[in-house]
Amino acid sequence: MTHVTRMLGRMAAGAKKDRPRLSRDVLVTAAIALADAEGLEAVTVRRLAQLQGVAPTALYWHFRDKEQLLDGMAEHLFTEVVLPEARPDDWAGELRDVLAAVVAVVRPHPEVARLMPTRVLASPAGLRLTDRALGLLRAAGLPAGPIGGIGLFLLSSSVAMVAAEPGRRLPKDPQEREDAVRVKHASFMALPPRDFPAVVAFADQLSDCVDPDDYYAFNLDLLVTGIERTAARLHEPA
Amino acid sequence: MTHVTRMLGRMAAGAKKDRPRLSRDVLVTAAIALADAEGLEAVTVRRLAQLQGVAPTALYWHFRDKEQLLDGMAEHLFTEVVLPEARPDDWAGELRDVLAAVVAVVRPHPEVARLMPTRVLASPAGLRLTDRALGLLRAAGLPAGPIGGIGLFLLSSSVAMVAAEPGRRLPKDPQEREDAVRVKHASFMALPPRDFPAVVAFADQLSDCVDPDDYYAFNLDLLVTGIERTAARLHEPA
DNA sequence: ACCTGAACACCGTTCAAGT
DNA sequence: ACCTGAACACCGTTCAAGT
Repeated sequence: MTHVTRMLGRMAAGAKKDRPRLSRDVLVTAAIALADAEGLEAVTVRRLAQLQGVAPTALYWHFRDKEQLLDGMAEHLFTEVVLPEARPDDWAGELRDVLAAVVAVVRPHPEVARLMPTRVLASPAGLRLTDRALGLLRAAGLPAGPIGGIGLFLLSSSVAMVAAEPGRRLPKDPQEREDAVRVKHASFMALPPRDFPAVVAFADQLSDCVDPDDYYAFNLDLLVTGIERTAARLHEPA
Repeated sequence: MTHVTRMLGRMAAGAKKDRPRLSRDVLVTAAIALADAEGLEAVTVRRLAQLQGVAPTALYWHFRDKEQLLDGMAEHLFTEVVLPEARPDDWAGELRDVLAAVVAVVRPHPEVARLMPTRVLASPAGLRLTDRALGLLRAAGLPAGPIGGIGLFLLSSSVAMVAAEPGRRLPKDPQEREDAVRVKHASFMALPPRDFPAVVAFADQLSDCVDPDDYYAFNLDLLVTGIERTAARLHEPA
């Protein structure tokens, strides 16, 4: 933890005067790094201030309250999503690109992902993504009524996919990680196969993500295919 | 807030001796009610103790720490899901029933929903749901490799659907709610239509859930249809 | 404009002690 | 077995004051 502090902070030994000026962005970035390293609950006003070599109350010049700091963390990741180029006559492919772009940015930050499903509409960056998604759903020919809710769900579930990735939050040290996975695996294998046949059968997949790329590819396809099929059914009704 | 306290607690005026004995279940239920009424951040060890007319440290007889209390809240909702009966020769319909059963239980508790995507595998009740879902995916004929990750995602995104419902966390008082919705709607309409054409077009749907039942029905169909189509493609390849 | 210092109410948790 | 009381380290936030 001292070791982590040294990596995240910037005050090795009393370099107190020449502190690079504070800013919203510096604080948000540091908060995300802190969440990545030690989890969301380690992100406290006082801890963050200490890492910047500043009084806790200094943060309140840049944020109205802690909630706004958390909003800023979510917004920052939404901002970093690079929107794919348009694909005329292939709304499904483009939609997949949009969701994949979101996943690509969020994947390295599974802890921050937990903040995002409820904040899609809370920033211009999130709205930009929402707008793109809704436009594509309209292009798909879906009925106008449910489009808003569907678009919101697509973005939310894409980030939820990251938060729910099996094996997220396991120790990153390979040694410790292996041990933790084994313990988890054993706990599944200890279940009565009579009551949990499938959990026992797929214990390895639930203990850790066997192939993360496959996990994301398959589930993104699932979402896009669902939209595609629903749209297709509108044109060739039962 | 005093008013809420009176409803959630059980000490109107000094009824101190005849306090119905504490238990894990009583505490978990009270915690869920508190989250429903005032949000997840209102759920503190001390607040909960006060509502039960008990010393804060009393909770530590029943829970190792606060994390375990939160685990208990998520577990409690998973426990309340009533599994649908089997549908031989209709795995898709049965899968939809399972996910719908989860949604039905979680819908009244959107705040608690935020705890659940990361806790699907953390309790027997969650594992029971997972087992059922995985069994159905196997019945669908999906390749074994990604089934674990898909099942986990289906359950996670079902509860994420609740957490992301547009208009969640709005005041329940109809008067206040209407005001809040109007403000939200206006903020969307104030966006430049050049940059946010779709958000402007669907502003009403994003401000509040026009028809919650439709929201859930459509998005659940989306998930199930996605699985169905993917499975079908395996039998009639390109 | 940007930050400090003191102060306040509240938080999770421990541990020894009571019944 | 179940709960209290005292104590500790930490938390978010306010406000007046400094530069």
